[in-house]
Amino acid sequence: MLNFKQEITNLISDVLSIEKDEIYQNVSLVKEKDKGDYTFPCFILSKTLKKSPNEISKDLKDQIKIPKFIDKIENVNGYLNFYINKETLTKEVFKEYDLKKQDYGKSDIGNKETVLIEYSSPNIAKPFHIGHLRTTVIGHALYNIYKFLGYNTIGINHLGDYGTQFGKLIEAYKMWGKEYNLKENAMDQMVDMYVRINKLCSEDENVLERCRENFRLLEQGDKYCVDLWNKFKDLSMIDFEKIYKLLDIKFDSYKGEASYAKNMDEIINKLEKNGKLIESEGAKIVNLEDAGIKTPCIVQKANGSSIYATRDLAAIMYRAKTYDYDKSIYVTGCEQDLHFKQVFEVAKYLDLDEKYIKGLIHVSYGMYRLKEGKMSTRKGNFIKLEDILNESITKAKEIIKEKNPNLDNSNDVAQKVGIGAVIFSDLYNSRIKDEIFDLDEMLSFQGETCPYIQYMYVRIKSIIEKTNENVLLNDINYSKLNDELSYNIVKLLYNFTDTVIQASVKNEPYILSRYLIDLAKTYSSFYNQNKVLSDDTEERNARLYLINIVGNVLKSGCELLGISMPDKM
RNA sequence: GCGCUCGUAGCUCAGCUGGAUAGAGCGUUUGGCUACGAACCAAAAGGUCAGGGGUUCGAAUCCCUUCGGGCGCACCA
Repeated sequence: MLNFKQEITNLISDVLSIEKDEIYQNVSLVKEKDKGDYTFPCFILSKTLKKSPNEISKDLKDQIKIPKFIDKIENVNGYLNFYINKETLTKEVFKEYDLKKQDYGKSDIGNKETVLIEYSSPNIAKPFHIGHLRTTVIGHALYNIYKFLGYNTIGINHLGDYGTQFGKLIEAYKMWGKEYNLKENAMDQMVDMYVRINKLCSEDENVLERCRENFRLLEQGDKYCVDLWNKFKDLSMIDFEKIYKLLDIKFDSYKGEASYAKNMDEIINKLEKNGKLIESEGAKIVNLEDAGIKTPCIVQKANGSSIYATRDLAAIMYRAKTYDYDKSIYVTGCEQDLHFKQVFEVAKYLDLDEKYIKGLIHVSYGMYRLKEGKMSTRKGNFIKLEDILNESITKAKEIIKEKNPNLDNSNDVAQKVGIGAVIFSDLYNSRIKDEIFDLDEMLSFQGETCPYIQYMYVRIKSIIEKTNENVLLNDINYSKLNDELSYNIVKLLYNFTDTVIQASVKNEPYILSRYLIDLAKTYSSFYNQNKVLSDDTEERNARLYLINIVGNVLKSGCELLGISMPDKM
């Protein structure tokens, strides 16, 4: 497709002697109505050219030779506004769609660079609660987005299958194992044990010490501990897979923390060799004050066992060697900001190529909070994600029963609508903000929600189904789409790829979510004022072609967010 | 105490590396189903962008500061 921003940059560059890059950076989309499509603010030039912005803009306007793809150029108070020829823009979009069809919007900008995305990473023997929703859906969306842009994307579920928590669980099992029957509701039973042992630990330091010792034994390969650990792991995975099936998520790797523990010595040796390792209170630490981080990073505990940071460092080394990654993205909550700052800093002393250090990115997000306060597995205060998803599906079923009782596959549709609503509500705001968990809002099906987008899609489908016509590109009379409502849609369609790229640059899926709402809304306005199946054949063909692209973009956009699109609802 | 982060309409949030009159949804009020699906559309009301300084042609956006919320600060992850 023609890159209009670039073309306009070229036009200005022909008559203005400043760097092309600088011009390009300042050319931007016009927000206001009726002021054109692109604008170049001339204020920045005022000083160097010693003229008022208004004069500069006027001069530029007079000098620029207007090409075919521009209708007119206007000077408004120092803004040089460009009006793109509508038919040209529409033609560009339609041609592109004709070429790529379902792949409309896809790009190879990623150049097959390898991007690792570590996300979801639930802890074994802990329930998958709504706190895990964000990492799971943000990570999954980023995975799809990078793939769409031509990156070689690898999704890693860095299972939390190690650490003192297992020492605790083992201790609990030793003490009360006979009271529990792990053959039924294993997860609930394990959680109960976990809550119970944590309570005891906080009351009795000796118990906590025994838990740490259990973990040390586990790490050393003690048979009793290892067997038990495997049992807990297997039982947990059954629970997790249920969720991943509902969300339709698959990972390329499930390599968890445990598998990195054995590489602790390698990390210790490298850090030692590079003179970064210090002994402090029996533990081995790296001082990071030079890097402006006041808290040192512990890489080996006083009792000799590994710690979170050690395993993350080992994972970095493993992934550099195994995947030769260009970017390695960690999607976790913001409470781990310090941890990743430390780990990324320490990673500099592992003799890795600089590329691998530069590629480390922590994508963090704000917390879910309950109205009553913080969630905590240890205190048994949490909401299971599975319950939320099922509740949403149930609600979708009820609405379908009311609005479309004769719908085929209503269970399947209810699942798509219900789960889509939950995913979308989590991907609709910028990551960093805390969210107060509000079930009504999460399960809202009206306004800026996923069901709204799905509804628009379904209506498009249903119009297209009514006609058996296969409209060809050559049959399009572009002048039939010159009205404002049609043109607004076309402009959005033109910006689809750019939007996905922006979402990837910032690692913010909400940029795409809001774009999809925007497109759906713009379509809905159009739909309410224009009859698609018009009696005028040319108008009808042009509109059919247009809405077909809209449907396609809504669908692939939703799929990028990890949401399935129903054909009817 | 120190560090990070957030504060925009009654509520939930957009506002891109500073750019034109600060925008949506929900809620409230009003109007619209004999056009292709009303899970929709159209319209109204609603803002001292937490407060105060500064930088400049221009600040919700950058800097400083105060206040308020969240998170973190060595053997949890």
